[in-house]
Amino acid sequence: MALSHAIMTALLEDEMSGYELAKAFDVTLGLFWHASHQQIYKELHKLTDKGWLEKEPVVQQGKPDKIVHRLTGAGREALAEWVWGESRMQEAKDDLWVKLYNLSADNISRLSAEIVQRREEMMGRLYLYEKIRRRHYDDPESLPIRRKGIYLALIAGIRQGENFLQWCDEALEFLARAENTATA
Amino acid sequence: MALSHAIMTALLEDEMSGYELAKAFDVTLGLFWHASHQQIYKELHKLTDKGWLEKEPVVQQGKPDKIVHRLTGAGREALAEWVWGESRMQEAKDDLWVKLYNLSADNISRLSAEIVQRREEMMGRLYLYEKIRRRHYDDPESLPIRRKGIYLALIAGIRQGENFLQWCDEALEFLARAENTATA
DNA sequence: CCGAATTATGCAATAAATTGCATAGCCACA
DNA sequence: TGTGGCTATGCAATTTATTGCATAATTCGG
Repeated sequence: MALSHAIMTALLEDEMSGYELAKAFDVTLGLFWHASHQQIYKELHKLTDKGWLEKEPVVQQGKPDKIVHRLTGAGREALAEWVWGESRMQEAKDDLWVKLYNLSADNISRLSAEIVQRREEMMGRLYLYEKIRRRHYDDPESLPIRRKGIYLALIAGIRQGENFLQWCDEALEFLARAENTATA
Repeated sequence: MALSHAIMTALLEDEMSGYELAKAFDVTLGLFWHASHQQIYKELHKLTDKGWLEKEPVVQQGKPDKIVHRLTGAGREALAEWVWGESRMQEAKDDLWVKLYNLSADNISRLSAEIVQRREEMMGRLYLYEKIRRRHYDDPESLPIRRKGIYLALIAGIRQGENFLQWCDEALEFLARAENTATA
């Protein structure tokens, strides 16, 4: 159960509402994680029941009221313990790879188009994360310890993304050649 | 529902039993996918019920009997249709990234050890996949179309892995420096 | 003959994630 | 006044994945 710990991690420094968490996820953890608001609200209830979070209603003007969530001492402890524990490497499990195993003369242009689409999506993400890196992580050696960890995760994501872009380019060229020889 | 399509993909050329599928998954799709035998057997039943697979008991000598599964015409069609359809990019969702967001003086050596462990695991996988690449995909331009797709997936996985190894090395150095300055 | 390893298949309970639906406050614009 | 968009929270149903358990045939070494 890692989503719960991702949520607690996001709450380490700031208290947040479910809605804010959903957004924060896309921004700060977006290269690694996406969670729907439904999932987040459900998890927030569970964590509150366990005593790892506490909630507080906040009245807002100009917007509907919200409920902010804050890490408790027990939550902090549980999180630290989880960090210490074992974890397993996760596979990509992306449909794209399975689809490529089905490459044929029929679908080659379709799959090429899909790679183009993925490339564009990744470009957008990278643009965002590269901006974050330059703004807030430009001098990694002088960051406080926790930010150093975030930095490492960030560059892992950025490099993975750049690597993917490069693969897309080469794959598209390769597929174009394959398409030509097939129809020649 | 991609596992079902991954299974059908594995059955494109060979008929296989659930047990064999579980193994084949680790070998041929291992960089992208892992599925437990329980999941695979369940999925095989579903696919057979849908008429996308047919099964046949096979008596073996020296081993317990098995039940092999074969793609039907309807299965082939459904698979081709799925390949044509939309798909979304999947995030990594690996605990390691979340853990790094929790880096502290307390856990820095623990997390370093975990990265060392990951590095080793990835080395093992890469060794296997690099061997496959050299043996069967050494001359990608002359492969038949379907094998070209597999080749692209394979090099995507290999590069991702190599990229990860490099990140591990740099991260470990960075963490070592951080640990020294923290205790200095 | 016994135990361990390998081959082979499966059920049940739980957890996690997706999809669809529902509600409601507030703002801006026409 | 109504419509659309953003903010905000949630339920319910279904699908997908994990974990633990259970069974059984066969081989091989001790």
